[in-house]
Amino acid sequence: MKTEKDKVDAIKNGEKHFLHHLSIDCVLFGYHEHQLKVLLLQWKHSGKWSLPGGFIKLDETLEESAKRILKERTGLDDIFLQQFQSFGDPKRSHRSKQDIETLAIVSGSLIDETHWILKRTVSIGYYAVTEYSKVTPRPDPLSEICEWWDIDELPQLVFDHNIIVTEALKALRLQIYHQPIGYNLLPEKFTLPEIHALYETILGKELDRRNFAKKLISLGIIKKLDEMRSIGAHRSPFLYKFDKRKYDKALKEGIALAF
Amino acid sequence: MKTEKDKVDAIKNGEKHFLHHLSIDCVLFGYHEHQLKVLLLQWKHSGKWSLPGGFIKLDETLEESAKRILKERTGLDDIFLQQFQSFGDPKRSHRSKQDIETLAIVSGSLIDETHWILKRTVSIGYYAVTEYSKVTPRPDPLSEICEWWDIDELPQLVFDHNIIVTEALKALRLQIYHQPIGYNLLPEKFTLPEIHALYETILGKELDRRNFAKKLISLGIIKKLDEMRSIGAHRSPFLYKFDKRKYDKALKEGIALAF
DNA sequence: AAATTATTCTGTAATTTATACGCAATGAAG
DNA sequence: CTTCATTGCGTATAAATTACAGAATAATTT
Repeated sequence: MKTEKDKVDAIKNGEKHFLHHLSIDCVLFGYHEHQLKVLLLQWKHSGKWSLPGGFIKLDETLEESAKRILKERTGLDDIFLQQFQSFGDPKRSHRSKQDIETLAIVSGSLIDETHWILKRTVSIGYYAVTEYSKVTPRPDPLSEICEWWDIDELPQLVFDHNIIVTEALKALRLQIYHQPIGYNLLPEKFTLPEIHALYETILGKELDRRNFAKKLISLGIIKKLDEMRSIGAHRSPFLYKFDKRKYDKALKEGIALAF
Repeated sequence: MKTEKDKVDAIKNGEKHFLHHLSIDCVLFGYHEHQLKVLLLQWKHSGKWSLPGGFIKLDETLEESAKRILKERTGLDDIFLQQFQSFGDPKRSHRSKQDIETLAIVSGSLIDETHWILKRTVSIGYYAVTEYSKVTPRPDPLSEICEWWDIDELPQLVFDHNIIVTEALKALRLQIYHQPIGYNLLPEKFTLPEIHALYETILGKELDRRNFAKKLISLGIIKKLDEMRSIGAHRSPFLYKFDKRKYDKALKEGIALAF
C-alpha cells in the first residue's frame, strides 16, 4: 500500500515514472437498488468534479494501469474492465490557473508551463461495472471527496469528462446486447428478479421479466438450482447461477440479444 | 504537399513536433471483386510488412492525424474513419537492431537508445473502408512498397500489427450490424447486386439476396430509381441510391440489422 | 426470329423468434 | 384462513426471419 506522501510525490517526480501525454480515465458504474451511479472525485480547493484517473507507469500495460487506478479508489481487485475509446482533442486537458496553483500546493513543487503534467494529454477511457455496496470510495491525494452520483444527475465535470461518461454508457449498453454481463456483479447464486433488475438498470428501461428469464435460460448462460432464497414476506424465488463455460463462450464469441 | 526530405526530417526532429509515446495505426480495408484487402507497407532493408501509421502532431486531433496519415498513403480525402481500440503493451513496439540501423540510415541521424522514436509507444487504432480502385498506394520514406493484401493471406506483420488487423475486422463487422455502410464506398447510383456483394464481402458470408434487399429497403436507407444499368449480356438491374437523410439518421441513432 | 443463357425481380409459404399477458403458487403477516 | 406482494409457468398472438419457386429480361447463339 502506498502512503499519501508517495502519491503526491508522483506529481513532483512523475516525469520519470509515467508516460507523458497519456492518461487513463475510468468510468466506474455502480449498481444499486435499480439505480445506476458513477464514482466521482471532488478536487481540493476548486471543488470541481472529475472521473477517477491517473497516469501510466513505464512498464505496465494499459489494463494494469486502469486496474491499479480503480483499486486505489475502491479497494477492489478483479473488476471487469473494458477499454472503450480514447479522447485526444488537443485542448481537452487544459487547466485553469487556479487548478495549477492547487497542484503546486498539494504536491509541494513548482509547476510552470513546461511541467509534464500540463502537457497535452490523450486519455484512454475504461469502464467497469460493480456492485455499489462492495465499494468503499477513497479520495486520492488531490481530492476532498470520492462518492457515487446518480447517472442522470451528474454535476458538470472537468475537461471532457461528461462526454467520456456519455460514451462509456453508450459502449456499456451496446456491449450488454453482445456479451453476457453479470458475473462478478451478482453473488455466485442469485435470483431471476436480481439479474432482471441488473439488466433493467443498466439499459434504463423495462424488460418483461418472464420473457427476459426465458431468453437467458434458453441461451444456457444461467441455470436453475434446487435452492431458494428467503426474501421475507413473499414467495421465495429460486436461485440460479451462471454456467461459467457457456458464459465464457458467449463472452468470447458474442451473442445477439434483443430486449 | 510535403517533400520526401521533410518527412525523413520528421524522424530527426520529430521530438519537437510529435507527441511522444503515441502513434496512430490505420487498417484500411479495400473492397474489390468480392475480396477484402488491407493496405500494407514494406519497410526498406528489413523487408518487413507493417500497417500505415505515423505520429500525432502537437496541435492536431487524433482523427485529423489519422486522416493525414491515410491521405499521404492513398491520396484520399474524406475517408470514413473509425477509432476502434488502443494498443499499449509495454513491449509491443520493440525494434530490432537492424530496424534501428535502417531508421538511422534513412533519416541520416544518430538514433541511440534515448531517441524519441524508440520510446515505448501506445498506438491508437483506426480503421476505414474504401473502394479499392480509388486508391493509388504510395510508400512512405521508410518503405519500399505500398500495396494491397488479401485479408486472409496476410504476411507476418511488425509489432502487434496482425492483432490490430484482427481487432479492426472484428470492430468493422460489429459496426455493420449497427450502422449503415456503403456511402462513399459505392458509386452514387448502384445496383442491388453491388451493395449485396459489398455486405457479403465485409461479413465474409453469404446473405440471401432477396431478403437482404427487402431489409435495406424496408429500413428506408436505400431507394429505387427509375433508371437501369446496362451490364452486358444479362437482364439490366435497377439503380438505387442512398436516402441520405435516413442514412445519416441511422448512422447517428444506430440500427439493428440481423443477417 | 426463336431458343439459349445468365442474371435480376417479385412474391409467398413455412418457420422461428419476440411480445404481451393471465393466472396459479408461495411465504409471511394480520 | 384470508390478504398481500411477489415469483413462476404457460399460452396466444404478432412480428421477423428464413427458405425457396418462378417469371422477366438483355444480349448471344442457332
